[in-house]
Amino acid sequence: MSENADFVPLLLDWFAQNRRDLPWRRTYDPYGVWVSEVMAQQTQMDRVAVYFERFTARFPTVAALAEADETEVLKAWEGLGYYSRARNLLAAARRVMAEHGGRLPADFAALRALPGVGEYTAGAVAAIAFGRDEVAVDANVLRVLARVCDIDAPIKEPAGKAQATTLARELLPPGRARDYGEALMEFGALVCRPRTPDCPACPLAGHCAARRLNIVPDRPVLSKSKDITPLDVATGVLVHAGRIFIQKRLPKGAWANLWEFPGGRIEAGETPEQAVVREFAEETGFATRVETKLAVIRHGYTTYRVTLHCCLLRLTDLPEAAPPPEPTLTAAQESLWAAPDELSRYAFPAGHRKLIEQFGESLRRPGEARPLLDLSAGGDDPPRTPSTGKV
DNA sequence: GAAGCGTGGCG
DNA sequence: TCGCCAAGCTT
Repeated sequence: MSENADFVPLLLDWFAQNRRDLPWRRTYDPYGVWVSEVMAQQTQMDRVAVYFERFTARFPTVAALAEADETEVLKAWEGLGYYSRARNLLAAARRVMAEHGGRLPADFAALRALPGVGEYTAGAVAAIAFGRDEVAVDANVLRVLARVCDIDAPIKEPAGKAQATTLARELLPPGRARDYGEALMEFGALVCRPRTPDCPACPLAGHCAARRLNIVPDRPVLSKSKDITPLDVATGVLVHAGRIFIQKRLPKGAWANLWEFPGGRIEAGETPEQAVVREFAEETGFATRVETKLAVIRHGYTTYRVTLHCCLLRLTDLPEAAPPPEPTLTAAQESLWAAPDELSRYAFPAGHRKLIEQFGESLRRPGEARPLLDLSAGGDDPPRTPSTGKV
Protein backbone atom coordinates (compact mmCIF):
# COMPACT_ATOMS: atom_id res chain seq x y z
CA MET A 1 0.00 0.00 0.00
CA SER A 2 2.84 2.34 -0.78
CA GLU A 3 0.68 4.41 -3.10
CA ASN A 4 -1.27 5.85 -0.18
CA ALA A 5 1.69 6.63 2.04
CA ASP A 6 1.42 10.27 1.24
CA PHE A 7 -2.27 11.05 1.01
CA VAL A 8 -2.62 12.79 4.39
CA PRO A 9 -1.29 16.19 3.25
CA LEU A 10 -3.75 16.13 0.35
CA LEU A 11 -6.54 15.25 2.75
CA LEU A 12 -5.63 18.15 5.04
CA ASP A 13 -5.54 20.52 2.06
CA TRP A 14 -8.94 19.31 0.95
CA PHE A 15 -10.34 19.87 4.45
CA ALA A 16 -8.94 23.37 4.64
CA GLN A 17 -10.92 24.20 1.50
CA ASN A 18 -14.11 22.26 2.21
CA ARG A 19 -14.61 22.44 5.95
CA ARG A 20 -18.29 22.91 6.83
CA ASP A 21 -19.22 25.77 9.12
CA LEU A 22 -20.61 23.75 12.02
CA PRO A 23 -21.57 25.60 15.21
CA TRP A 24 -19.09 23.98 17.60
CA ARG A 25 -16.25 24.74 15.18
CA ARG A 26 -16.43 28.43 16.00
CA THR A 27 -14.64 28.06 19.33
CA TYR A 28 -14.07 24.34 19.88
CA ASP A 29 -15.33 24.81 23.43
CA PRO A 30 -14.81 21.34 24.95
CA TYR A 31 -18.36 21.13 26.27
CA GLY A 32 -19.73 21.93 22.83
CA VAL A 33 -17.44 19.43 21.14
CA TRP A 34 -18.51 16.77 23.61
CA VAL A 35 -22.23 17.45 23.13
CA SER A 36 -21.81 17.45 19.35
CA GLU A 37 -19.93 14.15 19.39
CA VAL A 38 -22.54 12.44 21.55
CA MET A 39 -25.31 13.77 19.32
CA ALA A 40 -23.37 12.59 16.28
CA GLN A 41 -23.36 8.95 17.38
CA GLN A 42 -25.27 7.10 14.64
CA THR A 43 -26.66 10.45 13.50
CA GLN A 44 -25.83 12.61 10.50
CA MET A 45 -24.25 16.01 11.05
CA ASP A 46 -26.92 18.07 9.35
CA ARG A 47 -29.43 16.83 11.91
CA VAL A 48 -26.98 17.25 14.77
CA ALA A 49 -26.46 20.93 13.99
CA VAL A 50 -30.15 21.73 14.49
CA TYR A 51 -30.42 19.96 17.84
CA PHE A 52 -27.04 21.27 18.96
CA GLU A 53 -28.05 24.92 18.69
CA ARG A 54 -31.20 24.40 20.70
CA PHE A 55 -29.56 22.14 23.29
CA THR A 56 -26.61 24.41 24.03
CA ALA A 57 -28.84 27.47 24.16
CA ARG A 58 -30.85 25.75 26.89
CA PHE A 59 -27.83 24.09 28.58
CA PRO A 60 -24.84 26.31 27.74
CA THR A 61 -22.30 24.79 30.13
CA VAL A 62 -21.49 21.57 31.96
CA ALA A 63 -22.81 23.19 35.14
CA ALA A 64 -26.10 24.18 33.54
CA LEU A 65 -26.61 20.69 32.19
CA ALA A 66 -25.69 19.09 35.49
CA GLU A 67 -28.39 21.08 37.27
CA ALA A 68 -31.12 20.18 34.78
CA ASP A 69 -33.92 17.69 35.31
CA GLU A 70 -33.83 14.58 33.17
CA THR A 71 -37.29 15.44 31.86
CA GLU A 72 -36.01 18.67 30.32
CA VAL A 73 -32.96 16.98 28.85
CA LEU A 74 -35.07 14.27 27.25
CA LYS A 75 -37.40 16.94 25.90
CA ALA A 76 -34.44 18.69 24.28
CA TRP A 77 -33.40 15.33 22.80
CA GLU A 78 -36.90 14.44 21.57
CA GLY A 79 -36.83 13.15 18.01
CA LEU A 80 -33.09 12.52 17.93
CA GLY A 81 -33.34 8.88 19.02
CA TYR A 82 -31.12 6.66 21.14
CA TYR A 83 -32.28 8.38 24.29
CA SER A 84 -29.78 6.67 26.58
CA ARG A 85 -27.33 9.16 25.07
CA ALA A 86 -29.24 12.00 26.72
CA ARG A 87 -29.46 10.25 30.06
CA ASN A 88 -25.77 9.35 29.96
CA LEU A 89 -24.83 12.89 28.97
CA LEU A 90 -26.66 14.24 32.01
CA ALA A 91 -25.09 11.66 34.31
CA ALA A 92 -21.66 12.44 32.88
CA ALA A 93 -22.14 16.18 33.35
CA ARG A 94 -22.92 15.61 37.02
CA ARG A 95 -19.84 13.45 37.36
CA VAL A 96 -17.69 16.11 35.70
CA MET A 97 -18.98 18.58 38.29
CA ALA A 98 -18.28 16.21 41.17
CA GLU A 99 -15.00 14.68 40.06
CA HIS A 100 -13.37 17.15 37.66
CA GLY A 101 -14.30 20.52 39.12
CA GLY A 102 -16.76 21.20 36.33
CA ARG A 103 -14.13 21.06 33.58
CA LEU A 104 -14.20 18.29 31.03
CA PRO A 105 -11.00 16.23 31.33
CA ALA A 106 -8.60 16.35 28.37
CA ASP A 107 -7.17 12.91 28.95
CA PHE A 108 -8.44 10.00 26.84
CA ALA A 109 -8.75 7.59 29.76
CA ALA A 110 -10.65 10.07 31.93
CA LEU A 111 -13.01 10.85 29.07
CA ARG A 112 -13.47 7.18 28.29
CA ALA A 113 -14.56 6.56 31.88
CA LEU A 114 -17.58 8.86 31.56
CA PRO A 115 -20.97 7.27 30.86
CA GLY A 116 -21.84 7.29 27.18
CA VAL A 117 -18.23 7.92 26.12
CA GLY A 118 -16.74 5.00 24.20
CA GLU A 119 -13.55 4.60 22.18
CA TYR A 120 -14.74 6.85 19.39
CA THR A 121 -16.07 9.71 21.50
CA ALA A 122 -13.11 9.73 23.88
CA GLY A 123 -10.72 9.97 20.93
CA ALA A 124 -12.82 12.60 19.18
CA VAL A 125 -13.06 14.90 22.20
CA ALA A 126 -9.39 14.44 23.13
CA ALA A 127 -8.29 15.26 19.59
CA ILE A 128 -10.84 17.85 18.47
CA ALA A 129 -11.40 19.75 21.72
CA PHE A 130 -7.96 19.37 23.27
CA GLY A 131 -5.59 18.68 20.38
CA ARG A 132 -4.32 15.46 21.88
CA ASP A 133 -2.71 13.00 19.46
CA GLU A 134 -5.60 10.55 19.50
CA VAL A 135 -7.69 9.09 16.68
CA ALA A 136 -11.46 9.01 16.30
CA VAL A 137 -12.44 6.07 14.13
CA ASP A 138 -16.07 6.33 13.09
CA ALA A 139 -17.95 4.81 10.15
CA ASN A 140 -16.56 7.48 7.81
CA VAL A 141 -12.97 6.74 8.75
CA LEU A 142 -13.54 3.00 8.41
CA ARG A 143 -14.93 3.46 4.92
CA VAL A 144 -12.25 5.89 3.75
CA LEU A 145 -9.39 3.72 4.97
CA ALA A 146 -11.01 0.54 3.65
CA ARG A 147 -11.01 2.10 0.20
CA VAL A 148 -7.79 4.07 0.17
CA CYS A 149 -5.79 1.30 1.86
CA ASP A 150 -7.75 -1.70 0.49
CA ILE A 151 -8.76 -3.35 3.77
CA ASP A 152 -10.36 -6.65 2.83
CA ALA A 153 -11.73 -7.67 6.25
CA PRO A 154 -15.40 -6.82 6.96
CA ILE A 155 -14.94 -3.27 8.13
CA LYS A 156 -17.52 -3.20 10.93
CA GLU A 157 -16.18 -6.34 12.57
CA PRO A 158 -13.40 -6.32 15.16
CA ALA A 159 -10.60 -7.42 12.81
CA GLY A 160 -11.47 -4.81 10.21
CA LYS A 161 -11.84 -2.08 12.81
CA ALA A 162 -8.51 -3.03 14.34
CA GLN A 163 -6.73 -2.76 10.98
CA ALA A 164 -8.29 0.61 10.29
CA THR A 165 -7.52 1.92 13.77
CA THR A 166 -3.88 0.87 13.50
CA LEU A 167 -3.59 2.60 10.13
CA ALA A 168 -5.30 5.71 11.44
CA ARG A 169 -2.76 5.95 14.27
CA GLU A 170 0.20 5.38 11.97
CA LEU A 171 -0.97 8.09 9.59
CA LEU A 172 -1.72 10.69 12.29
CA PRO A 173 0.46 13.77 11.80
CA PRO A 174 1.69 14.67 15.31
CA GLY A 175 0.20 17.90 16.59
CA ARG A 176 -2.56 17.96 13.97
CA ALA A 177 -4.99 15.46 15.43
CA ARG A 178 -7.93 17.86 15.32
CA ASP A 179 -7.65 18.67 11.60
CA TYR A 180 -6.72 15.10 10.73
CA GLY A 181 -9.65 13.57 12.59
CA GLU A 182 -12.19 16.06 11.34
CA ALA A 183 -10.78 15.83 7.80
CA LEU A 184 -11.08 12.05 7.61
CA MET A 185 -14.68 12.16 8.77
CA GLU A 186 -15.67 15.16 6.68
CA PHE A 187 -14.11 13.57 3.64
CA GLY A 188 -16.04 10.37 4.23
CA ALA A 189 -19.28 12.29 4.65
CA LEU A 190 -18.90 14.57 1.60
CA VAL A 191 -16.73 12.76 -0.97
CA CYS A 192 -15.96 9.16 -0.06
CA ARG A 193 -19.66 8.52 0.62
CA PRO A 194 -21.25 5.13 1.34
CA ARG A 195 -22.99 4.23 -1.89
CA THR A 196 -22.19 7.18 -4.07
CA PRO A 197 -18.49 7.99 -3.76
CA ASP A 198 -17.52 10.99 -5.85
CA CYS A 199 -14.40 9.41 -7.28
CA PRO A 200 -14.18 11.77 -10.28
CA ALA A 201 -13.81 14.70 -7.90
CA CYS A 202 -11.66 12.89 -5.37
CA PRO A 203 -8.38 14.59 -4.49
CA LEU A 204 -7.00 11.26 -3.25
CA ALA A 205 -7.84 9.29 -6.40
CA GLY A 206 -4.21 8.89 -7.33
CA HIS A 207 -3.51 7.42 -3.91
CA CYS A 208 -6.51 5.10 -3.60
CA ALA A 209 -5.84 1.37 -3.71
CA ALA A 210 -9.47 0.45 -4.36
CA ARG A 211 -9.57 2.81 -7.33
CA ARG A 212 -6.30 1.51 -8.76
CA LEU A 213 -7.61 -2.06 -8.44
CA ASN A 214 -11.02 -1.02 -9.80
CA ILE A 215 -12.81 -2.48 -6.76
CA VAL A 216 -14.34 0.62 -5.21
CA PRO A 217 -17.82 -0.96 -5.15
CA ASP A 218 -16.32 -3.84 -3.12
CA ARG A 219 -14.80 -1.60 -0.47
CA PRO A 220 -15.57 -1.53 2.31
CA VAL A 221 -16.45 -5.20 2.71
CA LEU A 222 -19.86 -5.25 4.38
CA SER A 223 -21.22 -7.66 6.96
CA LYS A 224 -24.41 -9.58 6.46
CA SER A 225 -27.42 -7.37 7.11
CA LYS A 226 -30.03 -8.30 9.68
CA ASP A 227 -33.67 -8.94 8.89
CA ILE A 228 -36.29 -6.28 9.46
CA THR A 229 -39.50 -7.59 11.08
CA PRO A 230 -42.79 -5.94 10.19
CA LEU A 231 -44.82 -5.23 13.31
CA ASP A 232 -48.37 -3.99 13.79
CA VAL A 233 -48.95 -1.96 16.95
CA ALA A 234 -52.09 -0.31 18.30
CA THR A 235 -52.07 2.74 20.54
CA GLY A 236 -54.92 4.62 22.19
CA VAL A 237 -55.52 8.27 22.97
CA LEU A 238 -57.91 8.08 25.90
CA VAL A 239 -59.85 11.31 26.43
CA HIS A 240 -61.92 12.06 29.50
CA ALA A 241 -63.29 15.40 30.62
CA GLY A 242 -61.08 17.21 28.13
CA ARG A 243 -57.88 15.57 29.36
CA ILE A 244 -55.66 12.95 27.79
CA PHE A 245 -54.11 9.95 29.52
CA ILE A 246 -50.35 9.53 29.14
CA GLN A 247 -47.83 7.33 30.94
CA LYS A 248 -44.09 7.43 31.54
CA ARG A 249 -42.22 4.39 30.26
CA LEU A 250 -40.05 2.21 32.44
CA PRO A 251 -36.43 3.28 33.06
CA LYS A 252 -34.94 0.51 30.91
CA GLY A 253 -35.36 -0.61 27.35
CA ALA A 254 -36.64 1.27 24.34
CA TRP A 255 -37.68 4.90 24.92
CA ALA A 256 -36.79 4.62 28.61
CA ASN A 257 -38.36 7.43 30.68
CA LEU A 258 -40.19 8.90 27.72
CA TRP A 259 -43.95 9.50 27.83
CA GLU A 260 -46.42 7.69 25.59
CA PHE A 261 -49.97 6.64 24.94
CA PRO A 262 -50.56 3.07 26.12
CA GLY A 263 -50.72 0.33 23.54
CA GLY A 264 -48.94 -2.71 22.21
CA ARG A 265 -48.61 -5.39 19.62
CA ILE A 266 -51.63 -6.52 17.63
CA GLU A 267 -51.78 -10.29 18.05
CA ALA A 268 -52.73 -12.69 15.27
CA GLY A 269 -56.46 -12.63 14.63
CA GLU A 270 -56.98 -9.31 16.41
CA THR A 271 -58.19 -6.09 14.90
CA PRO A 272 -56.37 -2.91 15.91
CA GLU A 273 -59.47 -1.87 17.84
CA GLN A 274 -59.55 -5.11 19.82
CA ALA A 275 -55.82 -4.91 20.49
CA VAL A 276 -55.87 -1.37 21.81
CA VAL A 277 -58.75 -2.09 24.20
CA ARG A 278 -56.99 -5.22 25.46
CA GLU A 279 -53.63 -3.46 25.83
CA PHE A 280 -55.21 -0.53 27.61
CA ALA A 281 -56.88 -2.85 30.09
CA GLU A 282 -53.63 -4.75 30.67
CA GLU A 283 -51.50 -1.64 31.13
CA THR A 284 -53.91 0.59 33.08
CA GLY A 285 -56.88 -1.46 34.24
CA PHE A 286 -59.21 0.91 32.38
CA ALA A 287 -62.26 -0.37 30.50
CA THR A 288 -62.42 1.54 27.22
CA ARG A 289 -64.11 1.54 23.86
CA VAL A 290 -62.84 2.80 20.53
CA GLU A 291 -64.62 5.93 19.41
CA THR A 292 -62.79 6.36 16.13
CA LYS A 293 -59.55 5.55 14.38
CA LEU A 294 -57.31 8.60 14.27
CA ALA A 295 -54.39 7.67 12.05
CA VAL A 296 -52.07 5.01 10.74
CA ILE A 297 -48.44 5.99 11.22
CA ARG A 298 -45.50 4.09 9.83
CA HIS A 299 -42.09 4.25 11.41
CA GLY A 300 -39.14 1.98 11.85
CA TYR A 301 -36.71 1.32 14.65
CA THR A 302 -33.66 -0.91 14.77
CA THR A 303 -34.91 -4.30 13.64
CA TYR A 304 -38.61 -3.46 13.27
CA ARG A 305 -40.76 -1.66 10.80
CA VAL A 306 -43.83 -0.61 12.74
CA THR A 307 -47.31 0.22 11.53
CA LEU A 308 -48.93 2.17 14.34
CA HIS A 309 -52.73 2.09 14.45
CA CYS A 310 -53.96 5.04 16.50
CA CYS A 311 -57.41 5.07 18.09
CA LEU A 312 -59.41 7.59 20.07
CA LEU A 313 -60.74 5.93 23.22
CA ARG A 314 -63.40 6.76 25.80
CA LEU A 315 -63.94 5.20 29.19
CA THR A 316 -66.94 2.92 29.24
CA ASP A 317 -69.58 3.35 31.91
CA LEU A 318 -68.20 6.60 33.26
CA PRO A 319 -69.93 9.95 32.83
CA GLU A 320 -67.80 12.75 31.40
CA ALA A 321 -68.47 14.76 34.54
CA ALA A 322 -66.85 12.13 36.75
CA PRO A 323 -63.26 12.87 37.83
CA PRO A 324 -60.52 11.01 35.94
CA PRO A 325 -59.95 7.59 37.51
CA GLU A 326 -56.67 6.24 38.87
CA PRO A 327 -54.97 3.58 36.76
CA THR A 328 -53.24 0.39 37.86
CA LEU A 329 -49.98 0.68 35.94
CA THR A 330 -48.19 -2.45 34.69
CA ALA A 331 -46.03 -1.07 31.90
CA ALA A 332 -45.17 2.38 33.20
CA GLN A 333 -43.69 4.09 36.24
CA GLU A 334 -46.06 7.07 36.36
CA SER A 335 -49.07 8.54 34.58
CA LEU A 336 -51.14 11.71 34.36
CA TRP A 337 -54.16 13.28 32.70
CA ALA A 338 -52.81 16.11 30.56
CA ALA A 339 -54.60 19.09 29.10
CA PRO A 340 -53.99 19.21 25.34
CA ASP A 341 -51.64 22.19 25.50
CA GLU A 342 -49.57 20.47 28.20
CA LEU A 343 -48.49 17.62 25.94
CA SER A 344 -45.68 19.71 24.46
CA ARG A 345 -43.84 19.62 27.79
CA TYR A 346 -43.15 15.92 27.62
CA ALA A 347 -40.83 13.92 25.38
CA PHE A 348 -42.61 11.29 23.27
CA PRO A 349 -41.32 8.69 20.80
CA ALA A 350 -41.42 10.07 17.27
CA GLY A 351 -44.46 8.08 16.21
CA HIS A 352 -46.50 9.34 19.15
CA ARG A 353 -45.27 12.91 18.59
CA LYS A 354 -46.53 12.68 15.02
CA LEU A 355 -49.88 11.52 16.32
CA ILE A 356 -50.06 14.50 18.69
CA GLU A 357 -49.22 16.89 15.89
CA GLN A 358 -51.91 15.39 13.74
CA PHE A 359 -54.75 15.69 16.19
CA GLY A 360 -53.45 19.01 17.47
CA GLU A 361 -53.73 20.27 13.93
CA SER A 362 -57.31 19.14 13.71
CA LEU A 363 -58.07 21.03 16.92
CA ARG A 364 -56.71 24.24 15.45
CA ARG A 365 -58.53 23.96 12.13
CA PRO A 366 -61.53 26.28 12.44
CA GLY A 367 -63.12 25.70 9.05
CA GLU A 368 -64.22 22.17 9.73
CA ALA A 369 -67.81 21.56 10.60
CA ARG A 370 -66.59 19.33 13.40
CA PRO A 371 -63.05 18.77 14.64
CA LEU A 372 -61.38 15.46 13.97
CA LEU A 373 -60.98 15.03 17.68
CA ASP A 374 -63.24 16.86 20.07
CA LEU A 375 -61.40 17.42 23.32
CA SER A 376 -63.89 19.93 24.63
CA ALA A 377 -65.57 17.16 26.62
CA GLY A 378 -69.19 16.18 26.32
CA GLY A 379 -68.47 13.77 23.53
CA ASP A 380 -72.01 12.50 23.14
CA ASP A 381 -71.94 12.19 19.40
CA PRO A 382 -68.81 10.79 17.80
CA PRO A 383 -66.81 12.86 15.32
CA ARG A 384 -66.89 12.07 11.66
CA THR A 385 -64.78 9.19 10.58
CA PRO A 386 -61.46 10.74 9.61
CA SER A 387 -59.41 9.65 6.66
CA THR A 388 -56.63 7.44 7.95
CA GLY A 389 -53.81 9.07 6.10
CA LYS A 390 -50.21 8.21 6.52
CA VAL A 391 -48.17 10.76 8.35
C1' DG B 1 -19.77 -11.49 20.12
C1' DA B 2 -24.21 -10.40 19.43
C1' DA B 3 -28.15 -7.93 20.30
C1' DG B 4 -30.69 -3.83 21.84
C1' DC B 5 -31.19 0.83 21.16
C1' DG B 6 -34.36 5.65 17.13
C1' DT B 7 -34.93 8.25 13.48
C1' DG B 8 -34.98 10.25 8.97
C1' DG B 9 -32.98 10.60 4.35
C1' DC B 10 -31.79 8.63 0.11
C1' DG B 11 -31.02 5.60 -4.07
C1' DT C 1 -41.87 0.61 -1.18
C1' DC C 2 -37.75 -1.07 0.75
C1' DG C 3 -33.18 -1.72 2.28
C1' DC C 4 -29.21 0.79 3.64
C1' DC C 5 -26.90 3.90 6.46
C1' DA C 6 -25.41 7.42 9.91
C1' DA C 7 -18.88 11.51 13.65
C1' DG C 8 -21.53 4.29 18.60
C1' DC C 9 -22.36 2.69 23.43
C1' DT C 10 -23.89 -0.72 26.66
C1' DT C 11 -24.83 -5.20 28.36
